[in-house]
Amino acid sequence: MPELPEVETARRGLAPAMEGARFAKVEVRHRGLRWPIAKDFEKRITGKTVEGLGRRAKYLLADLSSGDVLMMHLGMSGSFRVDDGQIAKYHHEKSKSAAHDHVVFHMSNGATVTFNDPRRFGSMKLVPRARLEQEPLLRSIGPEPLGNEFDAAMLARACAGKKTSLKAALLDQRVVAGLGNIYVCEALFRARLSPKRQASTIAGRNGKPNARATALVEAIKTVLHDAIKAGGSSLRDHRRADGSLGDFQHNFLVYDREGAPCPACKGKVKRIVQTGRSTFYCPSCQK
DNA sequence: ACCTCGACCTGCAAGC
DNA sequence: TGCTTGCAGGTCGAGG
Repeated sequence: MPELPEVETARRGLAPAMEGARFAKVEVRHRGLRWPIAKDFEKRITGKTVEGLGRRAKYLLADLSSGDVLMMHLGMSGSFRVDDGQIAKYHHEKSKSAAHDHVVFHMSNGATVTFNDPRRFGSMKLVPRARLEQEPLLRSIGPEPLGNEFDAAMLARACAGKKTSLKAALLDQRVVAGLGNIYVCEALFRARLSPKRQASTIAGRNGKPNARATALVEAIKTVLHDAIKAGGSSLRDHRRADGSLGDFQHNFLVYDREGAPCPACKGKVKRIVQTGRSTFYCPSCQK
């Protein structure tokens, strides 16, 4: 479950199980995530209390009583599952993916939080809170798209002078945080902008925002809000932390809809490849 | 400094 | 029924 709406949905699902609770026991069954989980990981968090669970871009950030922040990224295929102890057995029997349960947090309140990630592109890392500002993984990440400070002027400034496509620019986490392949495609369609357009064309001379930048910011905020409200998107068998499915995949207008009629003009949705990744768009609506 | 591309992994669906 | 191929919600780091 990896773009901003899915990570935010995960955060909201995990918060009741983790906030205010201690790590009673921590099991690391596979250390080989994107980066190896440090040897002292279990020792450093066992017995510590989760004071708060936040999110920055696609990272979950758990504030611990030790002064560390636990940074967690879901990669392409990561997900969290919360079992309250009563239904744990039921879930275990239903789930054939237990083979990829790499990290299990047994919380002091009886909840079990399991990180599952078949492809292991996800990551977990401890960083002292005081050093979070300098953390290389977070340092160059751009503005939160749902924050008040993210507006057309900011997006235009970030895109000014960029020779790349608008699609590639929006996927760049330094330009804006949290967007991925789905929501970039969906936002561009809603803003009626071509993914192939040069990124700099949403800024006027001297980096001032134009109408395209305004429409794009509006589209990004709307699609992310709507997706969060729907509990994110569930592709394949992905689930929310409580086991339920997200719903936003039913609201895709272009993503994964190659050949389907464009919801606006009834032309055909096209699939192209940009910087190695699929882009879905309507060539007649999006200019 | 910018940009593209390969690499990291597993699983699944489509094609032969 | 297999086997092969291509594709998948990310992003770091090497190389042009």
